[in-house]
Amino acid sequence: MEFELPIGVIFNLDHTLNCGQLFRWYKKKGWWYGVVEGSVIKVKQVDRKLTFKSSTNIDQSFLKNYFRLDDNLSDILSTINLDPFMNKAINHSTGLRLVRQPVWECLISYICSSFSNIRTIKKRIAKISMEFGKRIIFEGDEYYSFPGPDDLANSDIKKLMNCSLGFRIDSVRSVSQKIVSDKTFLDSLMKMTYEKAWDTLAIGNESGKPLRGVGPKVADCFLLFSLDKLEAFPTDVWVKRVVSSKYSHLFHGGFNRKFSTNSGSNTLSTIDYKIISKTMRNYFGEYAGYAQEYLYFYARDGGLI
DNA sequence: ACCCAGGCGATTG
DNA sequence: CAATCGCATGGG
Repeated sequence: MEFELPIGVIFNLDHTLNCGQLFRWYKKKGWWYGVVEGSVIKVKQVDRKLTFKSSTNIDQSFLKNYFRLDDNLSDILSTINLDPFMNKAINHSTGLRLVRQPVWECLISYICSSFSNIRTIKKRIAKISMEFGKRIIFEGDEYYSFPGPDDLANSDIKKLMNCSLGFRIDSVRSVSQKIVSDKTFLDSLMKMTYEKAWDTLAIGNESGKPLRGVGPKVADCFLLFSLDKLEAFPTDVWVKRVVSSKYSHLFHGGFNRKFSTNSGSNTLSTIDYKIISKTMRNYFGEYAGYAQEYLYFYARDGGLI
């Protein structure tokens, strides 16, 4: 099946799937292959035409929702294009869109992402899917869906230990059990404001403790990538580098000194994380999350050199 | 061998 | 509050 992008809708599939927000897509012979909500999907873009096929007959509205084609990207880019560096980041990967990721999978994926790198994270997610997901045959090849919360909550610990989770294993189990026992938790997050949802996840509130393995950064990724909180500005080591080298003028001198000397793999304290995140949200506005994603991708592709 | 990667949690002062 | 540290894993 195929569809044309309407005139004026900018979208670049390669940039979108390459930028590091997703862990389940790979490219082979011009086609992108991924597993989304139990469907194997292959998709490619030629100019304005998107061609796709899936193991379950998904329709184009599914992809339009997944790839956030409902976002007015031109408008968004014009609101965040506020300085020369951001302009370069945009030109480096115009057409990059955030993806509306499945909620549960996104949460576990980013718990698995901490203190790691994309290549390793992808392997971890693939192993979890292979151990606990459903096998799907598509065009003669084997794929595995991402397992549900109950598949992981009371899973065989030995099988979980095959997934190279390392110290993240307790978090994955604990969060799975939490989601199984509190069916309304994820829905309730979706209805909260960004700040409330962030606090609930990373800090905890009157009605519960925060989720194990979910801190300031993982919470922001989760909120941005699957709960439609486009103002979230996840700050990892790369984004921190961008901020300290290109946006230090937005901060007080004292704070600047702290977070630039606090270099390397050192962790930001929660309070420092909040200062950075709030400052960048104030600067870029309601679409700070888009700004973050362009900056992140550009920095990783050598934009800071 | 050493350093780094889409950080978090626990412990101390 | 703040500053440290350990945490598993895999690749360069």
